[in-house]
Amino acid sequence: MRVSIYDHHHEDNDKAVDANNKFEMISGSSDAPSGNKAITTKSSSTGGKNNKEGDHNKKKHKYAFQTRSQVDILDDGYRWRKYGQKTVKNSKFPRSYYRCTHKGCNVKKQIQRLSKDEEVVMTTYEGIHTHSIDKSSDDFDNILRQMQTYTAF
DNA sequence: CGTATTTGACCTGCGC
DNA sequence: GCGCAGGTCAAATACG
Repeated sequence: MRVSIYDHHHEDNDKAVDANNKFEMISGSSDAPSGNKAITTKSSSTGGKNNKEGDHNKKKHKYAFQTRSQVDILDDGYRWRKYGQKTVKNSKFPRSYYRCTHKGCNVKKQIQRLSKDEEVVMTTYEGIHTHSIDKSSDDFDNILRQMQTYTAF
């Protein structure tokens, strides 16, 4: 469903994002890495090889943005695979959980529409992409790419 | 047929 | 210890 904001027939602005969008950085302090599988009978074998990078003590890359858009799907040029959708108690709109479909790219994205302003969607990124963007010639992508450099410190 | 999306089940942490 | 809230996975389905 690779539909992008520009792909969608918006009615207001040419670009879904206007100068009114603001982004704020959220430093992830507490984290709940429930790497444990949900259903039992899974981690029976001695699969201790799954011990990849365990810098649990390092700062978590978490960036949140608030974008004024009519659509929830903010395509930043990467490929996202939705893996969950839950309703939050503070919002009357469900929250969508996305994950980068790239190999080794465990970047997570979280999209939630604010109940206060249904036209504002909060996008929360977690992690850093280990691959380059394939897309181009995208106004939105441009903005998002700059944003990445901003937070890539 | 392969990949992405949907939806329900299930797990973890926190509060009481 | 149980319930609530939030988060994730996995099987089935839809779509190209």
